[in-house]
Amino acid sequence: IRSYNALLNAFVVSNQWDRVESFFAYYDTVGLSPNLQTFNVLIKGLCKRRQFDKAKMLLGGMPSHGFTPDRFSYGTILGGLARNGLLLDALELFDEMPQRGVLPDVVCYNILIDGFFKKGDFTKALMVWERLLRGDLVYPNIITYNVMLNGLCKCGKFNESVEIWDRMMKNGHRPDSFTYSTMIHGLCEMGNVDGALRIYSVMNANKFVSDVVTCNALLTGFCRAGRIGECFGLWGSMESSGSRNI
RNA sequence: CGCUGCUGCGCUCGG
Repeated sequence: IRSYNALLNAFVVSNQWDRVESFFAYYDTVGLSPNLQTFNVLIKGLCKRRQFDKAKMLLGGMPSHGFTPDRFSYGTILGGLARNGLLLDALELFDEMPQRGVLPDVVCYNILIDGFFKKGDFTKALMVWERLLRGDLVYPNIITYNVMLNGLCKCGKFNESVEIWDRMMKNGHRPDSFTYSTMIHGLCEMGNVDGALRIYSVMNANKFVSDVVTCNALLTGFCRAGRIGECFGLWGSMESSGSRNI
């Protein structure tokens, strides 16, 4: 069943809807019963096609097949709604989850926070963040912090992003490569190339390899700031460290 | 560890 699900998922990922349909029908042909994960893959397929009502109906029909929708089922739909800017629908579903017997986990919070930021709704993003902090069952993880830092930087909220960074460190979350590149890019976009360079040196001090992502962010930052000399300096160091991708 | 949901830069091509 795992192998079948993996292949079904591959068809979903590559938007081969005709094959999704025929391959799912094939489960029955060979006498294989779909499991919870199969349903979650199908839900993802409907979301990718923006058929959210069908996705919700499939989710609602799962109990009749003997399955209870789980965090993945809800997270998939929330993610699909959020990706398409339907954040109020996502929030509504999020709020219904407890009554439906599934408590939102940190991934669900991350999806909503990220979605509201990407829609430019800074206020609602913070509202969900506050709800997360207020709760006693779910706690921010490193991805939550990355999402917050990214959103705050894109809104130009430098001071707030520093607060979040400090909170992250205080709670024992180590920055990962996403954290660093998010901050470097965010600071560059705010015109704070020197701040970005400080993060860059912290990153190197923590033995993170400066990869193509961070270097690209810095290169464009230097260029936009008119600091062409440093641009070429970094470019040269990328060659010597072998991180220059073609 | 093995099938399913969340985060970062740039480039290319489409709308």
